Amino acid sequence: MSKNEYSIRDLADEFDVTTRTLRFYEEKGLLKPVRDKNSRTYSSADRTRLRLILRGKRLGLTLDESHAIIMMYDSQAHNTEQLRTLIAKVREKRQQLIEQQKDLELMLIDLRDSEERFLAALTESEAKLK
Amino acid sequence: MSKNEYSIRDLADEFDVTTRTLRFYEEKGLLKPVRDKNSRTYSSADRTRLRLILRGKRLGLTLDESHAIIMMYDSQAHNTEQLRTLIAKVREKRQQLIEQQKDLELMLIDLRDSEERFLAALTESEAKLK
DNA sequence: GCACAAGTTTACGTTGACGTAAACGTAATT
DNA sequence: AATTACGTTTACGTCAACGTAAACTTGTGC
Repeated sequence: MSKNEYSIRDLADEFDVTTRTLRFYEEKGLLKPVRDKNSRTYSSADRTRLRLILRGKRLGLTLDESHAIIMMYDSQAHNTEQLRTLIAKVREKRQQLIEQQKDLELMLIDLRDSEERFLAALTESEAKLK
Repeated sequence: MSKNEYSIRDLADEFDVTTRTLRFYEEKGLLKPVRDKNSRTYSSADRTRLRLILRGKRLGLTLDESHAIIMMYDSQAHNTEQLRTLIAKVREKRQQLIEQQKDLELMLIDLRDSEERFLAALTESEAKLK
Protein backbone atom coordinates (compact mmCIF):
# COMPACT_ATOMS: atom_id res chain seq x y z
CA MET A 1 0.00 0.00 0.00
CA SER A 2 1.44 3.32 -0.99
CA LYS A 3 1.97 5.96 1.62
CA ASN A 4 -0.98 8.22 2.12
CA GLU A 5 0.39 10.88 4.42
CA TYR A 6 2.83 13.51 3.32
CA SER A 7 4.61 16.42 4.92
CA ILE A 8 4.84 19.74 3.17
CA ARG A 9 8.42 18.95 2.26
CA ASP A 10 7.52 15.56 0.84
CA LEU A 11 5.19 17.12 -1.67
CA ALA A 12 7.36 20.14 -2.35
CA ASP A 13 10.30 17.89 -3.20
CA GLU A 14 8.30 15.37 -5.18
CA PHE A 15 6.64 17.95 -7.39
CA ASP A 16 9.44 20.48 -7.38
CA VAL A 17 7.46 23.37 -5.98
CA THR A 18 8.19 25.57 -2.97
CA THR A 19 6.42 25.22 0.35
CA ARG A 20 5.14 28.73 -0.24
CA THR A 21 3.30 27.43 -3.27
CA LEU A 22 1.65 24.67 -1.27
CA ARG A 23 0.51 27.12 1.41
CA PHE A 24 -0.74 29.43 -1.29
CA TYR A 25 -2.79 26.65 -2.86
CA GLU A 26 -4.22 25.86 0.56
CA GLU A 27 -5.13 29.50 1.07
CA LYS A 28 -6.93 29.34 -2.25
CA GLY A 29 -8.86 26.29 -1.18
CA LEU A 30 -7.15 23.92 -3.58
CA LEU A 31 -5.49 21.77 -0.93
CA LYS A 32 -6.81 20.88 2.49
CA PRO A 33 -4.09 19.33 4.62
CA VAL A 34 -4.85 18.38 8.20
CA ARG A 35 -3.50 20.99 10.58
CA ASP A 36 -1.80 19.84 13.78
CA LYS A 37 -1.20 23.37 14.96
CA ASN A 38 2.42 23.29 13.94
CA SER A 39 2.43 21.33 10.76
CA ARG A 40 0.41 20.25 7.77
CA THR A 41 -0.29 16.67 6.88
CA TYR A 42 -1.33 16.08 3.31
CA SER A 43 -3.42 13.11 2.25
CA SER A 44 -3.06 11.18 -0.98
CA ALA A 45 -6.15 13.06 -2.14
CA ASP A 46 -4.21 16.30 -1.69
CA ARG A 47 -1.37 14.76 -3.62
CA THR A 48 -3.70 13.88 -6.47
CA ARG A 49 -5.14 17.37 -6.51
CA LEU A 50 -1.68 18.84 -6.63
CA ARG A 51 -0.85 16.64 -9.57
CA LEU A 52 -3.96 17.87 -11.36
CA ILE A 53 -3.20 21.50 -10.56
CA LEU A 54 0.31 21.29 -11.92
CA ARG A 55 -0.81 19.45 -15.01
CA GLY A 56 -3.36 22.19 -15.51
CA LYS A 57 -0.66 24.81 -15.20
CA ARG A 58 1.44 23.11 -17.85
CA LEU A 59 -1.56 23.36 -20.15
CA GLY A 60 -2.01 27.03 -19.38
CA LEU A 61 -5.01 26.72 -17.08
CA THR A 62 -5.37 29.19 -14.25
CA LEU A 63 -5.66 27.97 -10.68
CA ASP A 64 -9.34 28.84 -10.74
CA GLU A 65 -9.89 26.70 -13.81
CA SER A 66 -8.08 23.76 -12.26
CA HIS A 67 -10.05 24.34 -9.10
CA ALA A 68 -13.28 24.11 -11.05
CA ILE A 69 -12.19 20.85 -12.65
CA ILE A 70 -11.20 19.36 -9.32
CA MET A 71 -14.52 20.32 -7.80
CA MET A 72 -16.22 18.60 -10.68
CA TYR A 73 -14.31 15.42 -9.96
CA ASP A 74 -14.99 15.63 -6.25
CA SER A 75 -18.59 16.54 -6.73
CA GLN A 76 -21.15 14.54 -4.87
CA ALA A 77 -24.04 15.30 -7.11
CA HIS A 78 -27.18 13.61 -5.90
CA ASN A 79 -30.21 14.67 -7.85
CA THR A 80 -30.59 14.42 -11.57
CA GLU A 81 -30.56 18.16 -12.02
CA GLN A 82 -27.15 18.53 -10.43
CA LEU A 83 -25.90 15.63 -12.49
CA ARG A 84 -27.11 17.17 -15.71
CA THR A 85 -25.41 20.51 -15.15
CA LEU A 86 -22.30 18.71 -14.03
CA ILE A 87 -22.18 16.64 -17.19
CA ALA A 88 -22.68 19.78 -19.23
CA LYS A 89 -19.71 21.39 -17.52
CA VAL A 90 -17.52 18.37 -18.10
CA ARG A 91 -18.43 18.34 -21.77
CA GLU A 92 -17.72 22.04 -22.13
CA LYS A 93 -14.30 21.67 -20.60
CA ARG A 94 -13.57 18.70 -22.82
CA GLN A 95 -14.55 20.70 -25.86
CA GLN A 96 -12.21 23.50 -24.84
CA LEU A 97 -9.36 21.06 -24.51
CA ILE A 98 -10.14 19.55 -27.89
CA GLU A 99 -9.87 23.02 -29.40
CA GLN A 100 -6.56 23.42 -27.65
CA GLN A 101 -5.49 20.09 -29.07
CA LYS A 102 -6.10 21.46 -32.56
CA ASP A 103 -4.03 24.56 -31.82
CA LEU A 104 -1.27 22.35 -30.56
CA GLU A 105 -1.35 20.24 -33.71
CA LEU A 106 -1.09 23.35 -35.85
CA MET A 107 1.86 24.67 -33.92
CA LEU A 108 3.58 21.31 -34.16
CA ILE A 109 3.06 21.29 -37.90
CA ASP A 110 4.57 24.76 -38.17
CA LEU A 111 7.56 23.68 -36.15
CA ARG A 112 8.02 20.52 -38.21
CA ASP A 113 7.90 22.58 -41.39
CA SER A 114 10.43 25.09 -40.20
CA GLU A 115 12.72 22.36 -38.96
CA GLU A 116 12.61 20.84 -42.42
CA ARG A 117 13.38 24.13 -44.08
CA PHE A 118 16.35 24.75 -41.80
CA LEU A 119 17.61 21.25 -42.37
CA ALA A 120 17.46 21.82 -46.11
CA ALA A 121 19.27 25.12 -45.71
CA LEU A 122 21.87 23.35 -43.65
CA THR A 123 22.69 20.68 -46.23
CA GLU A 124 22.75 23.44 -48.81
CA SER A 125 25.15 25.42 -46.70
CA GLU A 126 27.35 22.42 -46.12
CA ALA A 127 27.41 21.64 -49.82
CA LYS A 128 28.89 25.04 -50.52
CA LEU A 129 31.83 24.16 -48.33
CA LYS A 130 32.54 21.41 -50.86
CA MET B 1 -4.90 38.75 -53.75
CA SER B 2 -5.82 39.13 -50.12
CA LYS B 3 -5.44 42.48 -48.46
CA ASN B 4 -2.07 43.07 -46.98
CA GLU B 5 -2.56 46.31 -45.10
CA TYR B 6 -4.55 46.59 -41.92
CA SER B 7 -5.45 49.35 -39.53
CA ILE B 8 -5.24 48.82 -35.80
CA ARG B 9 -9.01 48.44 -35.73
CA ASP B 10 -9.02 45.88 -38.50
CA LEU B 11 -6.80 43.58 -36.54
CA ALA B 12 -8.40 44.32 -33.19
CA ASP B 13 -11.81 43.41 -34.56
CA GLU B 14 -10.68 40.39 -36.51
CA PHE B 15 -8.87 38.82 -33.58
CA ASP B 16 -11.08 40.19 -30.86
CA VAL B 17 -8.38 42.00 -28.92
CA THR B 18 -8.21 45.63 -27.82
CA THR B 19 -6.10 48.25 -29.53
CA ARG B 20 -4.26 48.54 -26.25
CA THR B 21 -3.17 44.96 -26.67
CA LEU B 22 -1.81 45.62 -30.16
CA ARG B 23 0.14 48.64 -28.97
CA PHE B 24 1.43 46.60 -26.08
CA TYR B 25 2.65 43.86 -28.41
CA GLU B 26 4.36 46.50 -30.51
CA GLU B 27 6.03 47.94 -27.44
CA LYS B 28 7.29 44.44 -26.70
CA GLY B 29 8.70 44.10 -30.19
CA LEU B 30 6.22 41.46 -31.32
CA LEU B 31 4.58 43.58 -33.99
CA LYS B 32 6.16 46.22 -36.19
CA PRO B 33 3.51 48.27 -37.98
CA VAL B 34 4.58 51.15 -40.20
CA ARG B 35 4.14 54.44 -38.39
CA ASP B 36 2.70 57.39 -40.31
CA LYS B 37 2.96 59.69 -37.33
CA ASN B 38 -0.71 59.46 -36.57
CA SER B 39 -1.55 55.88 -37.30
CA ARG B 40 -0.22 52.39 -37.56
CA THR B 41 -0.38 50.28 -40.67
CA TYR B 42 0.01 46.58 -40.15
CA SER B 43 1.29 44.22 -42.84
CA SER B 44 0.10 40.70 -43.44
CA ALA B 45 3.31 39.60 -41.74
CA ASP B 46 2.13 41.42 -38.62
CA ARG B 47 -1.20 39.70 -38.98
CA THR B 48 0.47 36.32 -39.15
CA ARG B 49 2.56 37.09 -36.09
CA LEU B 50 -0.52 38.15 -34.20
CA ARG B 51 -2.17 34.89 -35.10
CA LEU B 52 0.84 33.00 -33.79
CA ILE B 53 0.94 35.03 -30.60
CA LEU B 54 -2.71 34.42 -29.82
CA ARG B 55 -2.42 30.74 -30.62
CA GLY B 56 0.54 30.64 -28.27
CA LYS B 57 -1.53 32.28 -25.57
CA ARG B 58 -4.27 29.71 -25.92
CA LEU B 59 -1.63 27.06 -25.35
CA GLY B 60 -0.34 28.82 -22.25
CA LEU B 61 2.81 30.27 -23.77
CA THR B 62 4.06 33.61 -22.50
CA LEU B 63 4.60 36.48 -24.90
CA ASP B 64 8.33 35.96 -24.60
CA GLU B 65 7.99 32.33 -25.60
CA SER B 66 5.89 33.21 -28.60
CA HIS B 67 8.36 35.93 -29.43
CA ALA B 68 11.15 33.40 -29.43
CA ILE B 69 9.23 31.11 -31.75
CA ILE B 70 8.43 33.93 -34.15
CA MET B 71 12.07 34.97 -34.24
CA MET B 72 12.96 31.41 -35.09
CA TYR B 73 10.57 31.46 -38.02
CA ASP B 74 11.80 34.85 -39.20
CA SER B 75 15.41 33.96 -38.69
CA GLN B 76 17.76 34.56 -41.55
CA ALA B 77 20.39 32.12 -40.48
CA HIS B 78 23.29 32.09 -42.89
CA ASN B 79 26.16 30.01 -41.67
CA THR B 80 25.95 26.38 -40.66
CA GLU B 81 26.60 27.14 -37.04
CA GLN B 82 23.58 29.43 -36.77
CA LEU B 83 21.49 26.85 -38.58
CA ARG B 84 22.53 24.10 -36.21
CA THR B 85 21.62 26.01 -33.06
CA LEU B 86 18.39 27.11 -34.68
CA ILE B 87 17.42 23.54 -35.50
CA ALA B 88 18.24 22.55 -31.94
CA LYS B 89 15.91 25.24 -30.62
CA VAL B 90 13.12 24.18 -32.91
CA ARG B 91 13.48 20.58 -31.80
CA GLU B 92 13.48 21.55 -28.14
CA LYS B 93 10.29 23.55 -28.54
CA ARG B 94 8.69 20.70 -30.43
CA GLN B 95 9.61 18.31 -27.67
CA GLN B 96 8.04 20.60 -25.09
CA LEU B 97 4.84 20.71 -27.07
CA ILE B 98 4.81 16.94 -27.42
CA GLU B 99 5.03 16.68 -23.64
CA GLN B 100 2.15 19.09 -23.40
CA GLN B 101 0.25 16.95 -25.85
CA LYS B 102 0.62 14.02 -23.46
CA ASP B 103 -0.67 16.07 -20.55
CA LEU B 104 -3.60 17.11 -22.65
CA GLU B 105 -4.37 13.51 -23.54
CA LEU B 106 -4.32 12.56 -19.87
CA MET B 107 -6.65 15.34 -18.90
CA LEU B 108 -9.02 14.41 -21.69
CA ILE B 109 -9.04 10.83 -20.48
CA ASP B 110 -9.85 11.97 -16.97
CA LEU B 111 -12.70 14.10 -18.25
CA ARG B 112 -14.05 11.30 -20.39
CA ASP B 113 -13.96 8.96 -17.41
CA SER B 114 -15.74 11.36 -15.14
CA GLU B 115 -18.34 12.10 -17.77
CA GLU B 116 -19.01 8.39 -18.01
CA ARG B 117 -19.35 8.06 -14.26
CA PHE B 118 -21.78 10.94 -14.06
CA LEU B 119 -23.78 9.57 -16.92
CA ALA B 120 -24.04 6.24 -15.14
CA ALA B 121 -25.09 8.01 -11.95
CA LEU B 122 -27.67 9.90 -13.93
CA THR B 123 -29.35 6.83 -15.41
CA GLU B 124 -29.22 5.32 -11.94
CA SER B 125 -30.84 8.39 -10.50
CA GLU B 126 -33.49 8.44 -13.17
CA ALA B 127 -34.25 4.76 -12.59
CA LYS B 128 -35.09 5.49 -8.99
CA LEU B 129 -37.80 7.85 -10.15
CA LYS B 130 -39.39 4.78 -11.76
C1' DG C 1 20.19 23.39 27.70
C1' DC C 2 21.18 25.11 23.50
C1' DA C 3 22.01 25.46 18.74
C1' DC C 4 19.66 24.56 14.63
C1' DA C 5 16.83 22.78 11.13
C1' DA C 6 12.22 22.93 9.63
C1' DG C 7 7.95 24.43 10.45
C1' DT C 8 4.62 28.61 11.09
C1' DT C 9 2.16 33.44 10.17
C1' DT C 10 2.06 38.14 8.43
C1' DA C 11 2.78 41.12 5.08
C1' DC C 12 4.90 43.62 1.57
C1' DG C 13 7.28 42.99 -3.21
C1' DT C 14 7.43 41.38 -8.08
C1' DT C 15 6.38 40.03 -12.80
C1' DG C 16 3.47 39.51 -16.86
C1' DA C 17 -0.21 41.11 -19.46
C1' DC C 18 -2.81 44.07 -20.14
C1' DG C 19 -7.00 47.84 -18.31
C1' DT C 20 -8.13 52.43 -17.72
C1' DA C 21 -8.08 57.29 -17.52
C1' DA C 22 -6.23 61.80 -18.96
C1' DA C 23 -5.06 64.86 -22.39
C1' DC C 24 -4.42 65.57 -26.91
C1' DG C 25 -4.27 65.29 -32.52
C1' DT C 26 -6.76 64.49 -37.00
C1' DA C 27 -10.36 63.57 -40.38
C1' DA C 28 -14.96 63.30 -41.68
C1' DT C 29 -19.69 64.59 -40.99
C1' DT C 30 -23.20 67.87 -39.82
C1' DA D 1 -17.25 75.82 -36.69
C1' DA D 2 -18.40 72.23 -33.89
C1' DT D 3 -19.45 67.56 -32.94
C1' DT D 4 -18.18 62.91 -33.47
C1' DA D 5 -15.21 59.08 -34.29
C1' DC D 6 -10.94 57.22 -34.18
C1' DG D 7 -6.29 57.67 -33.46
C1' DT D 8 -2.12 58.91 -30.35
C1' DT D 9 1.14 59.02 -25.89
C1' DT D 10 1.94 58.85 -20.94
C1' DA D 11 1.31 56.82 -16.92
C1' DC D 12 -0.75 54.81 -13.06
C1' DG D 13 -3.86 50.64 -11.72
C1' DT D 14 -4.95 45.69 -11.44
C1' DC D 15 -4.95 40.78 -10.99
C1' DA D 16 -2.86 36.23 -10.69
C1' DA D 17 0.66 33.54 -8.85
C1' DC D 18 3.71 33.30 -6.27
C1' DG D 19 8.78 35.34 -4.03
C1' DT D 20 10.90 37.11 -0.14
C1' DA D 21 11.89 38.87 4.31
C1' DA D 22 10.84 39.19 9.30
C1' DA D 23 9.69 37.37 13.43
C1' DC D 24 8.26 33.42 15.84
C1' DT D 25 7.47 28.28 17.50
C1' DT D 26 8.72 23.33 17.77
C1' DG D 27 10.84 18.92 17.95
C1' DT D 28 15.94 16.79 17.38
C1' DG D 29 21.01 15.96 18.08
C1' DC D 30 24.78 16.68 20.88
